This record gives sequence, structure tokens and C-alpha cells, in this order.
Amino acid sequence: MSQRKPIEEQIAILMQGVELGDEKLKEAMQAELKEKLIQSAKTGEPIRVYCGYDPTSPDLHLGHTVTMRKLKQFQDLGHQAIFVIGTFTALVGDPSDKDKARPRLSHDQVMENAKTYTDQAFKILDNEKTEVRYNHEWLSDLSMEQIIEMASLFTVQQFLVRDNFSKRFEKGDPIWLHEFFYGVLQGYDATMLKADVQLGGTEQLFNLLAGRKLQEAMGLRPQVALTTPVLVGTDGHMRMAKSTGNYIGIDETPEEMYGKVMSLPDSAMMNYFRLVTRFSPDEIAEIELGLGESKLHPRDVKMRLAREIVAIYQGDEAVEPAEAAFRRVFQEHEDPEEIPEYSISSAGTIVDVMVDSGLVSSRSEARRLIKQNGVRLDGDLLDDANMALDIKQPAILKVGKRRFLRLMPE
RNA sequence: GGGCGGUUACCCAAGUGGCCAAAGGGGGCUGACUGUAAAUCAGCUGGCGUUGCCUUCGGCGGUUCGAAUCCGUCACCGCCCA
Repeated sequence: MSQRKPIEEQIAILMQGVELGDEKLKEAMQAELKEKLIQSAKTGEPIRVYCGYDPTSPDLHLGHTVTMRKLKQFQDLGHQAIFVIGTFTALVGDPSDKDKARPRLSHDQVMENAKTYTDQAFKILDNEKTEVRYNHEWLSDLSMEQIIEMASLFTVQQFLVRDNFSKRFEKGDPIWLHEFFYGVLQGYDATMLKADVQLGGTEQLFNLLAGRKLQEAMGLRPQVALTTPVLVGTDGHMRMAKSTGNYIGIDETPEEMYGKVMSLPDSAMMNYFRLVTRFSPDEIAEIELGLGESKLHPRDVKMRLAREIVAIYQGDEAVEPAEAAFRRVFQEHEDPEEIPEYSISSAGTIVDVMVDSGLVSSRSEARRLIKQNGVRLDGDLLDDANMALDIKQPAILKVGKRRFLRLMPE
């Protein structure tokens, strides 16, 4: 058995970045974590720490990685990381971060999405050391009797106090009965996994605490709940989520990833440095100071961030080409190296080509873009939407700043 | 089961007979500028054969010269009562 780091050092690492919204709660959780670590050191039994992810879409994005990286820290310290795929809870739909009920998914959709989750997760976690569990394994076997038993531990008021429910309640928007079960079911996960620690975003606190309650009711030691701050999406304000379309997927191409990071508002940069990079707190503090005193150029800092994020998920070797592509297209306004080709079948107008190739979704949009000086052919501005496109040699059609097509004569 | 209120474009939301392809906001797109796809400013954001025409305001059917707006009906949602 490997030698573990001293307890205090472990705590320093594990509590870093943890935000529980309430200092008292944080102190309590830290104290409980310490106890568990001491216990673990004595018995040699690793701490069991888990985080659940509902497979509501096929791809994981940077928002998911905040807790995954925390999970990895536990793993690196020799503890047992459990990656739970919410194959059952995804069917219910977590109301935590929603002002509305989530659309419910079918079991098949969920299983399909779950397939890609583990592959992507192992870009961060060590797959040899990770326990992967699917929560339908135990949740779908629950009896009505057990469900009622668990439900009797919670009051409707406790749910209604939650911000998202109270807002909807006041607005007269529907709050569905099944949404109340989400927290209860997630809490049951904790009991089945015999979890010592559960991780989640700050919006998950209620659900993590539900786990504690259920564990206690079943005579288990309650888990430590550790929550991490929310990662904002590419819009710079809203929480990163697939449904709002403001996400950076961890499986995206290096160019796409680099570009999306560069499109972040400056104000969101530090949030990213803290939550999704490998920089140390000291390095991050230095960057923040440099920006504050205008010693560092925000653009250069953001490029550093983009390089780091691409490096984590796509490897160091992907960084240079991605950055070169970005500089080329957006700083030097050159055409990218790789442009999809499209062969023009017959003589049509420029609008025909834009629509047929799928560059735009309607002829009106194509005309609009031309009118707004957004369309160029081999660098020349096009101003006549009805111009027939007659090409003898390959030519590059550019729409806006980032849509390119290499037109090939037939 | 009864009463009342609601359903508008990608999302939120105004509009209660013609001036409505429909205010405003969000999001998205384009341009200028630049430090990048940041910030700021400006424009665009149903479709098409684009000085005009066509299709939209939950569905269907009416009234009217004319309906997102009025009536009937069906569906769905919320609230109150049971």
C-alpha cells in the first residue's frame, strides 16, 4: 500500500476551491473530512468519494470537469473515486439549476449518451482506479414501500424553500411531483455507494445534504458534502450547460476549443483559471494581479488560458496548430489551412451556392449577409446577390469571419 | 367535477378588430473599431420570384370588407373551490 500524504496536506489540497456558501458549514465539513481521513489512515481503507453526472446529452463539457478534477485529486491521494452515471436520475431530470422542469428523456436516449461519458471522463480520471457505476442498477429496483419510507424524511416546505422551486411557485409555474424525488433518489445513491464524500456544484448542495439525511436514517455515517463553484459558459454569465448552448465540449477539436476560449468575455477569465486549469493558486493570484495592474495584456492571458485548456484535453501537441490556426484566421485575417470543399454543379447564383452548400439556412439569410458586406469571394466583397457564380478555378467563399468554403468548378 | 385566467417568432414578453411579419428584452448573425470570436457602437434576425407577394400569433370552425385581437369548439397549462 502506497504511502499517503500527511493529513493536513491532503486537506489543504482537497478543500481548495471548495465553496459551501456558508463558512460554518464549510468548517463542519472540513472537520468531518479530517476525521474520515484520520480514520482512513488508521485502517488503510481509502475514502470513498463520488460524483454523479446525468447523461442528458452525449458530451461532457468543461462545466463537468470542475468536479471531475476534484475527484481526481482524491484519486491521486490514494482514495477511491467513484464516477456515477445517472442513468436513472437523468430520466427524472434534476431541477436544481432550472427555472423550468427539464424535458424528460427516454431510457434509450440516456443509455446512448452514457456510452460516451466514460471515455470522455477518462481524459481526466485514471480509468484503472475509477469505479464506474450506473444508478439505474439500484434505483430501478426500489419498491414503492422504500420510496415512501425515504420520502417521509422530507417535508414539502424543505423543497419549497429552495430558490428555484420558490421562484416557480410564486410565478405560478408548474412544479411537478417527480421533481421532488430527484433529491431523494440522489440521496439514495449515496447510501448504496456507502459514500464518505460526495462532490457537486454549489447548486447541488441540497441534493448532497439529502444524501446525508438518508445515510443517517439508515444508520450509516453521513457523507461529507463538498461543492465547487459554478463555471460560467461562453456567454460569461450563465452556468455552462448544454441546454443553453454556451458550452465548450471536452471532445471538441483543438481549434474549436481554442477559439471558444478566446471568445470568452475578459470578465470570465479568472473563473476559468480557477476552476478548469492546472495553475497553482499562487500562479493564478499573480495573473490576476498582473491584469489588475495592466502589466499583462488580457489577450495574452486569454491565449495562455486557451493553450492550457487545449493542452489538458487534446494534449500538448495539439496546442501549437490550434493557436496557429487562430492567429492566422482572426489576427492576420488569412484563410484557414483546411477548408471544406464544395463542388458547384451548375451555374447558379451566389445565393444558390450559399444555400445549397448549407452555409446558410435560407435565401433571405444569404441576401442579408451579402447586403451587410459579410460575403467575400477570394477576398473580393460581393454585393450582388443575383450574380451568377461562374468559376474556372477553385475559389474561396468566405461568409462572416469564420465560415469558409472552397468552391470547386465542376 | 365547478369557477376564473392563460397558450404570440429560438427563449422571455407586449399587443384585445385595420397603421401587425407583430413593441421590448435575451440569444444569434453581420459590420465598424480593436486586443481575439473580448469590450464598445451600429445594423439585421419568418419565407420568397424582395419597392411587392406568401405563410405565421395552441388546433379546427365561424362572424367581419378586414381577426393575434370577436364568437364557438377541442387540446394543453396555471390558480381557486370540491
